[in-house]
Amino acid sequence: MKIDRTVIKSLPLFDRMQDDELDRLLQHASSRRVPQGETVFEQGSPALSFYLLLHGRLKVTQVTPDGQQIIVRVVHPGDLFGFAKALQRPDYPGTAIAAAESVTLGWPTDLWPNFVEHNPRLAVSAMQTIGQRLEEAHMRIREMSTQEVERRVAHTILRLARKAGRREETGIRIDFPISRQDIAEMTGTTLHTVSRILSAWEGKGLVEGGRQKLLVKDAAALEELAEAVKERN
Amino acid sequence: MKIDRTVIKSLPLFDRMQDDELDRLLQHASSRRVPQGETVFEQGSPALSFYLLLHGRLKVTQVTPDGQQIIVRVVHPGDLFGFAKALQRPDYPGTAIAAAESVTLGWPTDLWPNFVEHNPRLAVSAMQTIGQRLEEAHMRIREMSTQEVERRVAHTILRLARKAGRREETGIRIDFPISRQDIAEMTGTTLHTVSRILSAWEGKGLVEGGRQKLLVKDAAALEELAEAVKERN
DNA sequence: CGTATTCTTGACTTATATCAATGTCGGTGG
DNA sequence: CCACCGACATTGATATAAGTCAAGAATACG
Repeated sequence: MKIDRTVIKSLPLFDRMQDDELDRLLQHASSRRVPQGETVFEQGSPALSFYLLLHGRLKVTQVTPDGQQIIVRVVHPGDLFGFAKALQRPDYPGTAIAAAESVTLGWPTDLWPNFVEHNPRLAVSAMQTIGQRLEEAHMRIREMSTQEVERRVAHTILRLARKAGRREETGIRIDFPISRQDIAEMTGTTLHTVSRILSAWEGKGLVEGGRQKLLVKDAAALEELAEAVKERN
Repeated sequence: MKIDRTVIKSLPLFDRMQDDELDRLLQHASSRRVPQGETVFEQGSPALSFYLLLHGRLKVTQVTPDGQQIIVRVVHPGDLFGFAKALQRPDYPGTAIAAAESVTLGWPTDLWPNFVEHNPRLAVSAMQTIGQRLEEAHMRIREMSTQEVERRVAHTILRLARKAGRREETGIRIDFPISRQDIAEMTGTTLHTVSRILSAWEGKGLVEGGRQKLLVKDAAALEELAEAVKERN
């Protein structure tokens, strides 16, 4: 697939890169359109490539030995993903599935050392990404250890609004299809509980739901819910 | 403090390193004895050094904004820790506190680039460590999302036995002082629940408790508990 | 020894899962 | 084009795991 240079140059990761440098980089890359519901790679398969998300939205999931699924993270445009090999893993630890129609850019894994050597900014950025990833994981562990479901859902939705929100007249729209089940898998609860919580919020005018849709109408109030120190009343 | 070469050479990380190379490395390192209960560094303070644990056992904790504490991980001898700067963080994300009397080896953070450049094995090892760290975090998220407390505690204790176990006549001793509260903070529960679970296990002869003590008497049975697919009976 | 941690155990409460039924949306094919 | 089907969502009733509250016992320590 033909690679669109302008899209790439708009990403913070590449905006200050020379044209010839960029060309060298893209030379070995291949672009791919991933329709909604299809996977980029699957848990356990050999890590042959690492990727950059150009467009769309991916969910990275893991399945536990006994068949339960969780969503490890959401990949947003501009994010590097699938660089298992950089962490000395031979295979992908999770499955990357397109939540919305997406476009990825992929490089063969063996190019990674080369990649970072010639592009120190990328090396730094990759490290940063991994560091953030680790922090996010710890944040989630903290939340799951100490907060009740409602607060966790509030946090999760606020993070989504920040990373995948699009302003609309009446609020912030989560800009890709997301189900109650998805939110449950991100917060460690069941779709039933998520549904109840969202219904309650909708009653109070904080959000507006819909089939695979979510609109945050009152982020400030959600923020408050998320931070609220538990108090008896 | 004088640095003991033989201890360092016994670590897998350094065992194949040349003597002169090792000398160069140790030249800038400083060793420190950390009495039980004291900290190596604290959450939020500037990341001036990165460390290697030579001896003892550390707990890395984080405190949430509202004052709850969790144990992020346990540092075992031979582990690198506190390399926040490598992940482009200016400060330590957690507090490292000695669970038992410990000895650390520390280098100034600015030496990190140098460190990895001259020691590719270390660079690889560091990457591996971070990758493992991330995986462990995801494993914990998976566990907290999908498993009941008893199974999580079983998993946690088995991992401790693996990483910090010492064979004894009657079982595997967790080789550093660990309280019920600690286990609770590692599994995302309360010390009460941990206490009840351990009492129950003690009744069945699986473990033997004690003040800040833990002996695993029947690892196989614990394993079974940990893996057990939930079934109604 | 007495004082302070750490641990245990019981009684009670509650958040959240589970079970079950029904409703609603949106795409597909007749 | 509309009816139907499957996926997604809602909502009530009930169960239960685990938290909270409370008291006391055991152990270590100065």
